[in-house]
Amino acid sequence: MLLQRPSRLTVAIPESLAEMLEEEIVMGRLKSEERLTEEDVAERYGVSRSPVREALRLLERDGLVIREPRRGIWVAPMSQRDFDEVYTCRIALEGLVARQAAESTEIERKQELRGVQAELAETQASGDVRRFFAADVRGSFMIYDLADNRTLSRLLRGLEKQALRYRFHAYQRNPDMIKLSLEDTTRIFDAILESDGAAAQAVTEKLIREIWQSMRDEVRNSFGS
Amino acid sequence: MLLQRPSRLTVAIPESLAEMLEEEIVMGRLKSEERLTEEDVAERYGVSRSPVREALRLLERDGLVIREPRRGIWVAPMSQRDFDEVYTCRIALEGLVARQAAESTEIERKQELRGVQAELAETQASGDVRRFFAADVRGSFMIYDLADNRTLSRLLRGLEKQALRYRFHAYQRNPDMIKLSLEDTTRIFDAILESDGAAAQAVTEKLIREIWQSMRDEVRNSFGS
DNA sequence: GACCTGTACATTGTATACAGTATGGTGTCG
DNA sequence: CGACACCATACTGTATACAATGTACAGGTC
Repeated sequence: MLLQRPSRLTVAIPESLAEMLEEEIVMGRLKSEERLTEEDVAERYGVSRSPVREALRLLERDGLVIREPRRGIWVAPMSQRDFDEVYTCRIALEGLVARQAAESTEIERKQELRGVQAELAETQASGDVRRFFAADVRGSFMIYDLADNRTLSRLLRGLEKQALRYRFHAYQRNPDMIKLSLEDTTRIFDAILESDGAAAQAVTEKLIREIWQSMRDEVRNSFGS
Repeated sequence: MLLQRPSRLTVAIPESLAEMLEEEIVMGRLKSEERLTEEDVAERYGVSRSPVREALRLLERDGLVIREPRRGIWVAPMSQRDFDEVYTCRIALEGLVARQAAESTEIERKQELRGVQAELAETQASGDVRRFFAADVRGSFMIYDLADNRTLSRLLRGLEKQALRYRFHAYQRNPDMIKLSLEDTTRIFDAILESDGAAAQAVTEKLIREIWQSMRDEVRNSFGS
C-alpha cells in the first residue's frame, strides 16, 4: 500500500496514479516501450485494476503510453519524429498562449512570474535538476493560467508532458541544456511582462524553435533519424 | 440491448459508446448541462458501467462533457467564451496542418480530396445536412492524415468535435452557414492541392478566422457575451 | 421563520469475479 | 526438419458487488 490514502478521499486515485506514472516515464525510470500490465501497476501501488485502467487512459490521452486493444499498454516510444511533432505543435500553441498571457491585465498574478524566475535561477545554480524542471513546469502553467483560455491550457498541458520527456533526456546527455532553457524562459517571461502580445508571441515562437533545433542533434543521436 | 455486439469483438465498446454519445451531444439531442449518470447511460445502451466510465473519460478528454469528482458528469455547457477558445486554437493548428498537408508528396491521396469536395457539393445541394457534416469531417481527417503528424492530428480531432457542436448549432439558426462552409472548404482544399505550404497555411488561417467571425453573432445571441 | 443536524437515498469510486482473446509452447504430421 | 494445429496461460475487457461520499429532505432548536 504505497499510496497513502487519507480517510476522506481528497484527490482521486486515478489522477494521482497518473501523475506518479507520468513522472516515472518522464524521468525514464519506466523505459520506452516497456510493457505496463494493469495488474502489475495495481499491485505496485496497492490498488485494484479499476483506477489503474482510468489512470492509463489519462496517460494515453497525453501520448505517454500507447495502447493496442486487447493486447496491452506500452510506454510510448520516443523518436525524432514524435519529438518534431510535439515541438511543431508547441511552437504554435506556446506562441498563442504567450500572446494571450501578455495581454492579461491581472498584473499581480503576472508579477508572480518573477518568483518562478528566481527559483529557476536558484535551482539551476544549485544543480537541483528535479526542482528546476518542477519550477519550469510551474512557470509554464502560470502562463497558461494567465492566458485564461482553458482549451488552450488543456492542449498545452498535454504537450508539456511529452516535451518534458525529451527535455529531461536531452538534459542528461548535455547538462548545459538547462542553462539555455533558463535564459530562454527568462526572455519569454520578460516579453510577457512587457504586455506586448505580438512581441511575446514572436519571441516565444522564435525561442522555442531555437530550443527545438538545438535539441535535435541529441535526439537524432539517441533515436535515429 | 441497443448496441449490437458481434460475438467476435471487433470494435471496443467504450470507443463506440463515446462516438454515439458524441453525436448526440453535437446534434443537440443531449442538451448542454444535462446530467449524465453512468447507470442511465449503461442501461440505455445495454452495457455495464465499466465501459461507460471509459467512454465518458474519452468525452471528457475532448471537452464534450464536464466531470466533477464524486458529483457526476454533465454535458459541457456551450458559451461564447468556449467557442472563442476552440476557434483560437483551431486557427493556429488548422493552419499548421494545412501547410503540412500541402507539403505532402502523396499525390494520389491528395487527389482524393476532390471526391470529398464533390460529395460536399452534392449533399449541400440536396440538403442532407447530416451527410454534409459527415463528409466535412471526413475531409478534415483526410487533411490531418495527409499532414502525417499524429500529435497534431490527435489535437485537432479533439477540437473538431467541439467545433462541430457550434457549427451544427449555427447551421440550425442560419442554414446559409453551410454554403459558406462549402466555399471555404473548397478553397482550402484547392490551396492544399496547389502544394504551396505557406499559401495553404495563410488561406486556411484567414478563412477559419472569417468563419469564426461570421459565426460569432449567432453564438453571441444564443449564449450571451 | 431561519438555521443547523441527522438520516435516507442516489450516485460515484473501487474491488473483485468472470469472459474472451492474444500469445507461446508443445506435439504431431507431412 | 519445418509447418501447422492445438492447448495452456496470461492478460485485457466487461459485469457485478461493495464502499464511500454528496445531496436533499425532515425534524428539531434557537
